Amino acid sequence: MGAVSRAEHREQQMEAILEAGRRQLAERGAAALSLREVARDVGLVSSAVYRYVANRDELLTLLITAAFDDLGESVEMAEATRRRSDLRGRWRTAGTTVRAWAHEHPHEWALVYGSPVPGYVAPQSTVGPATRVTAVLGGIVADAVRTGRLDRPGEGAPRGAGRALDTASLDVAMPGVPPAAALRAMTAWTGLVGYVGLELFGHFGPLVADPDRAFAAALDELAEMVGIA
Amino acid sequence: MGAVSRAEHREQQMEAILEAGRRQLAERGAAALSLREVARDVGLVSSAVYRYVANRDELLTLLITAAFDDLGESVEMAEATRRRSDLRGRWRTAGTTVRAWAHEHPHEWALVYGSPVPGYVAPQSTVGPATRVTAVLGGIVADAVRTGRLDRPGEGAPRGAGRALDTASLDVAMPGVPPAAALRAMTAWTGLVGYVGLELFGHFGPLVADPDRAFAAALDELAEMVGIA
DNA sequence: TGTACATCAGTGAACGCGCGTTCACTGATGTAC
DNA sequence: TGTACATCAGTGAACGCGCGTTCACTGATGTAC
Repeated sequence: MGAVSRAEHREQQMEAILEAGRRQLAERGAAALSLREVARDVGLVSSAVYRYVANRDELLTLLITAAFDDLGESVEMAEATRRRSDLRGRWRTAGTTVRAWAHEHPHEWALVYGSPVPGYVAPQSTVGPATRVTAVLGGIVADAVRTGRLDRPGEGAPRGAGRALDTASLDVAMPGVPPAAALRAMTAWTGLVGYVGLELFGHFGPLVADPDRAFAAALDELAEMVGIA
Repeated sequence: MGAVSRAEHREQQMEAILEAGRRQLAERGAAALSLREVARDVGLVSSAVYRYVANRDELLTLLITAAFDDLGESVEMAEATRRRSDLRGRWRTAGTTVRAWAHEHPHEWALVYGSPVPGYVAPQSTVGPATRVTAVLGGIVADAVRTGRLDRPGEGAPRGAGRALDTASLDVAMPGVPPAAALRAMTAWTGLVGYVGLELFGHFGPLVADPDRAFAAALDELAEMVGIA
C-alpha cells in the first residue's frame, strides 16, 4: 500500500484474485469455486472481492479465458521456433506443448476441456482465446496443402465427409484445405485432446508403461493419419 | 408400503436414490451432488438416505459403476449383433453406440470421462466396469490380428512404441496384438473419447455442419489408422 | 395359528459449517483549480 | 504549492440459504418357537 499507485495496486490485486481462483480449481474444482475462499486467500473481507469481479460467474469466465490464452500462447510460441517447412516437426512440437501445458496446469485443463460447470454458460468472450490452439494446428495442415506436401488431401473420405463440414468456417479455420483432409485434421485433434484427457484423469490404467514414449508414438500416428509429411 | 416385501421395497428405494442422483448430476454436477436434495427428491427425510448409502462418496461410486456398466453393456450388446468376421462393422457399431450412449446420458458421460470430482478417489470397484467398453474394442483388434486381417500389424511404430506399453497388461487387454498395433488401437480410442467429449461439451464450434456424418467419417478414419479391414 | 422378540425403514431435531450477495460506512489516494 | 472535492479499496454486519452427518426415537415388518 502506500508505495504503489492505485492502478498498479488494482492490477496486482486482480492477479492475486486470479491466482487464488486457480488454487481453488485445484482444491475444490470449478463447480465449487468460492468467492469467500478467494477473499480469504487474498487477505480480503468477502465483500471486497466485488470491487474486482462482478460475481462468481465472471471470475470463472476470467479464469477460462486466461487458461485458453496461456495454453494458446505456449503452443504458438513453441511452434514458431520450428522451420515453417518442417511440417512434422511443427505438429510434434505443437502436440507435445499441448500435453506439457496440460500436465503443468491439470486443473485449468479440466476447466476448459473437462466437464462443463453446471449452471454456467461461457460467454462469447471465451471463444476467441479458445480458438488459438486449433488455429496453430489448422495452420500446419493449411501449409501442408499449400506446399503440396499433404498426402491424399482430397481422397479417402468415406461416407461423404465433404458434406459433413461447414464450408464457410472451414475456409476460416483451414483455408484451402479440402473437406476430407480437414476432417482428418479434426479427428487428429480429437485424438490429441482425448489422449491428454484420458492420461491426465487416470483412465489408461497400467497399459501405458512409458507415457512420454507412448504419447510421442501416438502423436506420430495421428500425423500419419492426417497425412503430414 | 404394505404390499411389497422389505427386500423389494429396499431395492426400489435404492433405485429411486440412484435415479435422483442421476437427475442431480444433470442439474448440479457431480461435485455438488447433495444427499439432502436426493432425499427430498425421493420423498425422504435427509437422515433416511443413510439407511441405503454410507455417505456422499459411496453414492458417487455407485453412480460411476452403474454408468460404466450401462455403457459397457450397451456396447457389448450392440457389437454382438454383428458377424464376428465383419471387423469394420463391429468397430463402427461399437463406436456409434459409445457416441449414442453419451448423447443419451451426457451427465453420466461427464461423470466418468470428464473432469475428476475434487476430493473424491474412485475405489477399486469401479475399474472392472470401466474396462468393459475398451475390452470390446480390444477384442475387435485382437480378432483382426488373429485372423490375419489387420494392416501392417507390427510395422510403422515410430519412436519405439514397443517399449511404450506394458506387455503384461497388453496380453490381458489385447492378447496376441503386437505393441505397434496396440498403440494405434489405443490412439483410436483416444480419438473416439476425444471426439465425443469435444462434441458433447460444445467445443467444435460451427465447423461441424452434419454431426452424424462427421462422426461416421471420423470413426472410419480411426479404423483406417488402426488398420481394421 | 399365535405370541414374543428382533430387525430395520423412516422421523425430527440438532451439531457446526460454508455459501453469494447487499449495504452503509471509513479513510486513503488522486484530481482540479 | 496548497486546498476542496471526488473517487474508490476495503470493512463489518447482515440477509437467507444449503450442506453432511449423528442420534435417540417410533412403529411396522419379519422370524423363531
